[in-house]
Amino acid sequence: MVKAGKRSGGRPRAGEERLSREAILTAALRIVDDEGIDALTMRRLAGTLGVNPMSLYHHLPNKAAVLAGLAELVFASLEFPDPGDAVSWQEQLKDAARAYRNALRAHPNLALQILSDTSAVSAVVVVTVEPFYRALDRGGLPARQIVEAVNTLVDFIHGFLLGEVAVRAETFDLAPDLLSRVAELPEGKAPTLVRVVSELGADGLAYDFDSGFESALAIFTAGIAAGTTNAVRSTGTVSAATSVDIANQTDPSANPA
Amino acid sequence: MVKAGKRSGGRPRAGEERLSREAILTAALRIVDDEGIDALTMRRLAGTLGVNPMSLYHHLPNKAAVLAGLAELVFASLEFPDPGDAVSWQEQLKDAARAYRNALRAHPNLALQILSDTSAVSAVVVVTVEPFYRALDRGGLPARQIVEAVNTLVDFIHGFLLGEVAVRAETFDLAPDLLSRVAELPEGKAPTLVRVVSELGADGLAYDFDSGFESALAIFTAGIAAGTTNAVRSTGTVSAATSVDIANQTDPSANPA
DNA sequence: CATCCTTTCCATACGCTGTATGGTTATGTA
DNA sequence: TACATAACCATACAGCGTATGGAAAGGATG
Repeated sequence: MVKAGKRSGGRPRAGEERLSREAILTAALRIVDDEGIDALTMRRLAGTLGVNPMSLYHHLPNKAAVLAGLAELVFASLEFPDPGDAVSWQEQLKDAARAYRNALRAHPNLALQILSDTSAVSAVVVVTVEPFYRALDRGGLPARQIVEAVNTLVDFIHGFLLGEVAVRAETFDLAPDLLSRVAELPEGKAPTLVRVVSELGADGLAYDFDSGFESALAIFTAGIAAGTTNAVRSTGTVSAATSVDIANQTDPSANPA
Repeated sequence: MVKAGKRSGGRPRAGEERLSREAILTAALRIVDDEGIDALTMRRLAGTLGVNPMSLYHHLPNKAAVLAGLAELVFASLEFPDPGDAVSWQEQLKDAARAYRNALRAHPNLALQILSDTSAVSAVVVVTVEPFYRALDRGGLPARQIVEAVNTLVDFIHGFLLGEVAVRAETFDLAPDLLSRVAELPEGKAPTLVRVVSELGADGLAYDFDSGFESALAIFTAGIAAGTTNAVRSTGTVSAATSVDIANQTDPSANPA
């Protein structure tokens, strides 16, 4: 179909290959960072590389592979701080969580894609979270509890990021929206919510993701410490002691499936 | 453009309107439940209703509105169990969490869409989680801590569901995959992970979402209880007491932003 | 009764998507 | 020199969301 006289087509001259998996993924990441995930189309991507859309398919099998490659890039950028045996295991765990959050936050337009692809990405996560395991191991938790605690913490971070990247501003302007919504509630519908909101007021409700994240980490470390009290106590690392009882004190009917 | 003789077109006879917002959303939910979110197209949706695709746009402005409507349906189906003052606030909180998880799990093909739409849905969540507030209020937490704890718990549930709906089976067959992946790790890359995995073995690694969820709830209630010990102690509800110190004992450098 | 407005539905078409197919050409290897 | 392979391009197709505008049935109004 193609006329013989055309210039286009054919393999490029030696040493000037325009495409490679890396080059494509780098360009894709740039598009996503600059213009959002919806701006990433195969035509657009090929365009910024000065290439025909179909050429991309010689380096990546399809668009899903491009997105998976981007997720891979982000996880590769994950760098945990040096453990530093000087700090407590709690602080070590928190640092790991902060690093994990920051890595995914670095490309907010990509975060949703990464989190959605969990089944593919969970494989990567599994071998990425050694620092979490190390911190909890130092904390003296038995293997089973380490796994449970890491899963819980990672799931939380994913959920937190879901909310964080969904809003544009760093400080979500939740307060006015929430106040008006609460004001519209049918009388007596959600009394506790109403009381809490009015007690805090607009200022108290101003939400800051950073402090929200830190509050959550505090709950986690306390909860994990409480659960492991017995194990830790037997090693002598922690002397004070009945937090697990506090948690379960009025809760005799816990029903793990 | 249309020939005069054609039968098609025109308003239907009285009393036999084929379309309505509810009818459309019901059909859409059925498609998503049966065939997945990708099967939901405006043409397909119109097809199952025996109607021209463009007719849908008289009842819903665009496809995004259809998806938002589905999210709305799911949240409307959220039913929390009767608080029941007999159980502890911890169990009350857990029950609320279980109900929330179950509501979103009921339509797994839709969960990702709902969770992705957080900015739109968070508004709904805010007024949906009264039971969470009530439980924590009964636990004696001050307003600020109630908000932080609820945010943390809801974020966790979202992240948990992200993982849960991403895999088909109820029991994720993580073990063999994880084992082979760990076996491929460079020597000494993730020693703690390797040790934990080998300690648990394939049987110990078999992951069950239900028990994973319960483990997480235990960590949460313990962590929240620890954080509120002082407040609760002043009311005399809880007598034993130094868990907050345990959590922070070797952690003097907590740095909330 | 006739007229007009509004609502509901339909037909067509546009620009966009991912990608299947198959052609063209420069290169490494025999 | 011959050939297989790899890298690139042109075309085309089916599908998407939806803009535009026409047709027909009521309800309201004279």
